[in-house]
Amino acid sequence: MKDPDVPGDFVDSYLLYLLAAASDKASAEFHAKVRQSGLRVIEWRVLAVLVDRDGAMITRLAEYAMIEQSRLTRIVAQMDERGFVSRKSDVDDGRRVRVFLTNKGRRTGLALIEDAKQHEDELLASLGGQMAGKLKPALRALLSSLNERAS
Amino acid sequence: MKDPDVPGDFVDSYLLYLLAAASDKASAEFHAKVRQSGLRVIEWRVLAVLVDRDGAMITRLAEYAMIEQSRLTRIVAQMDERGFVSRKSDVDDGRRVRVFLTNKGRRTGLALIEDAKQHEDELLASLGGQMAGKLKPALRALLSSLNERAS
DNA sequence: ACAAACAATATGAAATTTCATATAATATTG
DNA sequence: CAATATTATATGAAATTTCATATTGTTTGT
Repeated sequence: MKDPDVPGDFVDSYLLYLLAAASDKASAEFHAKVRQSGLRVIEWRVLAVLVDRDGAMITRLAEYAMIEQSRLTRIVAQMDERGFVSRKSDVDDGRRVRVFLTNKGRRTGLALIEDAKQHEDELLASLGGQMAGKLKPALRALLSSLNERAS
Repeated sequence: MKDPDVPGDFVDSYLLYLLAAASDKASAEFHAKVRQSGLRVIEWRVLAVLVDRDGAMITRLAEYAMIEQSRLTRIVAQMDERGFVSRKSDVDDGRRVRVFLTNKGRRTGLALIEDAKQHEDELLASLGGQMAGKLKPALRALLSSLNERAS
């Protein structure tokens, strides 16, 4: 005679759920700040990646930012219209479209990166030094293990 | 004179990016399996949560599964039409809609949970015991730290 | 140099998501 | 107990996303 109101325990201990929940909830705080600055979260992702890799082609940008290609094409088009980025077709390979930050885009991106760093510092501080030191290494290890598996 | 082709290093060391990337990439493998079974990823999430918390009301389900309420309402409606769940309004509070797994829904959910567990075992195995042991505790610590902050 | 294969991006159309708000039921207050 | 506030869910309409595929440019093989 089992009690249907006592929750089971699969989800709460499932790695992929913990990862999704951690990502969602940790990001939620900062994403509020992103929206306040007039950007959608997905656009912040694009800006952040571009600050690191200005002039990347659409396909690479899509990989780095984990955005499906045709979706990114439309997002970049909008960001272009709003003056955050500009697009130039590659001189050596006319199929490629390279995406560059405008001054406005770079300013916006750099400012948000500063906020992001500060937010991260706060997060890690409230997490406490012990765990804070282990989190990134664990995530990096997971990512590189996933890369191994993929290849 | 800086070289614009050398990527910067913000994103690659940014905690929220590592979390998103880890979640995305770790999930990608399993999500392929979910789609093969004829479900969307978001529907698998609903099923998995329901296996643990059958009969939850829409709002709670939305919280647990991290899905916006009006979106979940429509997803549940579809899953009802396809015979995975049924909806009953709560006897004590007519505003509430409680969502229950059908037999088909439970069968599907339980089968996928088995697959998910196996996949997780593989993931952790290829990650290696050292890191594998640290990952979940680190994520749990982050989640509970985030809950503290929120309250 | 030509044809076939491939690669990068764009686009149409259907489906889904989002946001604000309507609707309905319950709880609270005076 | 009536009036008001609050809570839970649903829904319209606009915006975004998805999926398949078209388009355009490049590479490869002969």
